[in-house]
Amino acid sequence: MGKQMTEMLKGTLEGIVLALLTGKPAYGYEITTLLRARGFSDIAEGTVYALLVRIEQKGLVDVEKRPSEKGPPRKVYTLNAQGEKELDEFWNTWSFLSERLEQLRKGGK
Amino acid sequence: MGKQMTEMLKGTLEGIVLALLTGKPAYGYEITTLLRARGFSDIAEGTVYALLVRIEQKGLVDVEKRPSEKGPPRKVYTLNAQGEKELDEFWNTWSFLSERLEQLRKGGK
DNA sequence: TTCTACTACTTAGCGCTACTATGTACTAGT
DNA sequence: ACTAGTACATAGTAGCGCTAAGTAGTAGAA
Repeated sequence: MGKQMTEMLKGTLEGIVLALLTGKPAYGYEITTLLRARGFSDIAEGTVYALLVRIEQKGLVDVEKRPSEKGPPRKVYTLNAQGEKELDEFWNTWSFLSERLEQLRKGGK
Repeated sequence: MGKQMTEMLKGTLEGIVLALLTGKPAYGYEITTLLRARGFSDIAEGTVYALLVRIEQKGLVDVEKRPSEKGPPRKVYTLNAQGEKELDEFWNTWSFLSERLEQLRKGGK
């Protein structure tokens, strides 16, 4: 992964994962796969698990352990009310930053 | 500054400053002012100066010291060829991230 | 004269987040 | 027995923005 992308993901990766979780609960390994499918092909597994621990401790998700047919039990994460609120704020922050940057890119004002 | 914004600025603030420098050299204090005028009202002075030291050491800018009528001498930063290249890569990285996020926001695929 | 305010730059220490590397554990196929 | 895929966990590292405090120069108010 490029160093630039690594730095840029700080702060956004959490929002990305919360967004992935809206409407459809998922477990860690699955989330890693989803991220890779969306183009974040070099996201490290460890990064995702650490992030999941973090958002669980912040109370943004509910967790349920379910057996898997193919390996160790899965930890399924579901976005809760607080998580949705956090995601809302994330989109606001993102919009702000995104607008300023597009303005800058167009040599704007 | 919100904690979210602080984290999101990691990796992007450098690009923002390089973008501000395209075409028109500027000194630290001035850059801080420009950032604030563009909506980044809570950027800490120390953050900007530290960033400038960094991009100078990376060789992305040329520096010239000029006297000021109103205080200590100014350090004027000019984007050089390597800096322009870095800025190019920054926009590529940004575009990638931005596209994935807009796709996600629209509940897309 | 002293004090305040603005200009202008510097730096040590902190917190947060993504990465590296490694390990554990379970299942299925060869 | 061995390999590969599934699934999770975590100690240590590096990078970046922030906090806080400092230095230094000029000008105007008290």
